[in-house]
Amino acid sequence: MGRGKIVIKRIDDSTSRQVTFSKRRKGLIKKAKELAILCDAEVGLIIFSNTDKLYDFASSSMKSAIERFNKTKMEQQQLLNPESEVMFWQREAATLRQELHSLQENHRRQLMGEQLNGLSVNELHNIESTLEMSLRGIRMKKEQMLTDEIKELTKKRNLIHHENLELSRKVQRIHQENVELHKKAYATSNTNVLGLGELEDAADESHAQVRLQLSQPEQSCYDSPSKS
Amino acid sequence: MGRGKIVIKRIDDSTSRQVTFSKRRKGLIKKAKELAILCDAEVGLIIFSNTDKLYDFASSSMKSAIERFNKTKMEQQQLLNPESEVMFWQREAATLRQELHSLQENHRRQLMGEQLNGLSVNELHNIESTLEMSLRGIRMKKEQMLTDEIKELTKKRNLIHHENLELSRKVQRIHQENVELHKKAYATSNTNVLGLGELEDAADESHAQVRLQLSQPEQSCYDSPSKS
DNA sequence: AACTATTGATAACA
DNA sequence: TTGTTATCAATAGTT
Repeated sequence: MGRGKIVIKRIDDSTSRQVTFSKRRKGLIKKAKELAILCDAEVGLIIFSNTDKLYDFASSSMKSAIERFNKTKMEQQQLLNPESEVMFWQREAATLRQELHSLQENHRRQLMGEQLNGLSVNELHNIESTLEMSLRGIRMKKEQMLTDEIKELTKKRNLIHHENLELSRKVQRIHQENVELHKKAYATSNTNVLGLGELEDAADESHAQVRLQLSQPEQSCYDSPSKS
Repeated sequence: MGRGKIVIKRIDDSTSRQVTFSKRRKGLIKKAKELAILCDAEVGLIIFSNTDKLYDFASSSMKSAIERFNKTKMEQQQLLNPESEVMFWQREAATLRQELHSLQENHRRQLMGEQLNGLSVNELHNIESTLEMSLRGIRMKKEQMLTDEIKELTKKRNLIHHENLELSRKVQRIHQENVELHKKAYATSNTNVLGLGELEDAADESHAQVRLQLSQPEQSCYDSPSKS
C-alpha cells in the first residue's frame, strides 16, 4: 500500500525505519482501537521502539488486559498439562513462603527499632525474670525485717515478763515480810488501827497482780516458749 | 477499505461482528508483526474477543513485553511525580503489613490448636495476671498477719511495761511501809533476827506462784487483750 | 511534514 | 466459516 511493494524485513536505514515506525505505529494503534470498538473486544497493545520508547494502547486498561491474559494463560496451561499444576503451586508456595519469611524478618527488625513491643517473647521473658527476681529480693528483705522485728519484740517481752515475775516475787516476799512484821508489831502493841487500811491496800495489790497475770504477755507464734 | 465506508461503532449484528473481528484481528496481528520486524520494535498484543477468547502476539515474549512495560511505566511515574513514590511504597508497606498480620494471626491460631506454647501473648498475660493477683492476695494476707502480730505484741508489751511500773511503785510503797514497820517493830522489841530466813521462804512461795502465773491460759495470737 | 501513487485491508456479498 | 471483489485506508517513496 504505497508507491511500491516492500519486503517485510528490518529497515536498515535508520531514518526510514523511524519514519515507518511512526506511520505504522499510528496505524496499528488506530486499528487496535477500531477493533476494540467495532467488535467489543478487549485489546492491549504494547510497543517499544528500537530507541526504547514506549507506546501503548489498551481498550480498558493495560492492568486489566495483562491480568486477564495471565489468568487465561494459566488456565490454558492447567488444561493442557494437569500435572504441572502441582508443580506450579509448589513453586508458588515456596516463593510465597520465602517472601513471607523475609517480610517477617523485616517487620521484626522494624518493631525492634521502633518500640518495646517488638521484643521477642523470649526477650520479654528475660526482662520479666529479671524484674521478678529483684521483686522477690525486695519482698524477702521486707519479710526478713518483719520477722526480725517480731523476734526482737518477743525477746523484749520475755525480758519484761521475767522482770515482772521478779517484781511479783519481790512483792510477795515483801508482803509476807510485811505480814510478819504486822504480826510482830501487833503482838507487842495493838494500837495500830491503820493496819486494816494497809491490809486492804495489800489486797488491792494482789488483785492488781491477778489482773497482771491475766494480761500476761503471750508468746509469739514464731517463738518457742521459754521453759522455766 | 471495503465496498463501503463504515462508522467506527460497535457492530450490533453478532455474526457481522464475529466476521469483522476475525478479519481485523488477523490484519492487526499481521501489522503488529510487520511493525516489529520492519522497525525492530518489541511489540506485545493482547486481544480478547467478546466471547472471551484470547488471541495474542508478541515479537519476543509476552512476559518480556509486560515486564518491560511495567518497569517503564513505574519509572515514568517516578519521574513525573517523585513524591508519589513515597505514597506508592507506603501503600505497598501497608498492604504487606496487613498481609503479614493476617498470616501471623493464622500462625498463632495454628499453634493455639497444637499446644499451650501457642497461647497468644495476651492470653498468657491474662493467665499470668490471674496468678499474679492470687499470689498478691496471699502475700497481702501474710503481711497483714505479720503486721497485726507486731501490733498486738507491741500493745501487750506496753501494757506489761505499764503494769511493771505500777508494780515497781507498789514495791516502793510496800517497801517503804516495810521500813516503817521495821522501825516500829524494832522500836518495841529488837529480838527478831530470823526475819531474813522468813523472807527467803516467802520468796520460795512467790516462786511457786510465778509458775502458776506462767501456766495461765494464753490468749490467741489474734485476740485482743482484755482491757483492765 | 505533506502529497499521492500504489498497495493492502476489508465490507458486503456469495 | 471462507472466498471474491469492489472499494476504501494505509503508507512507501517523493517533495
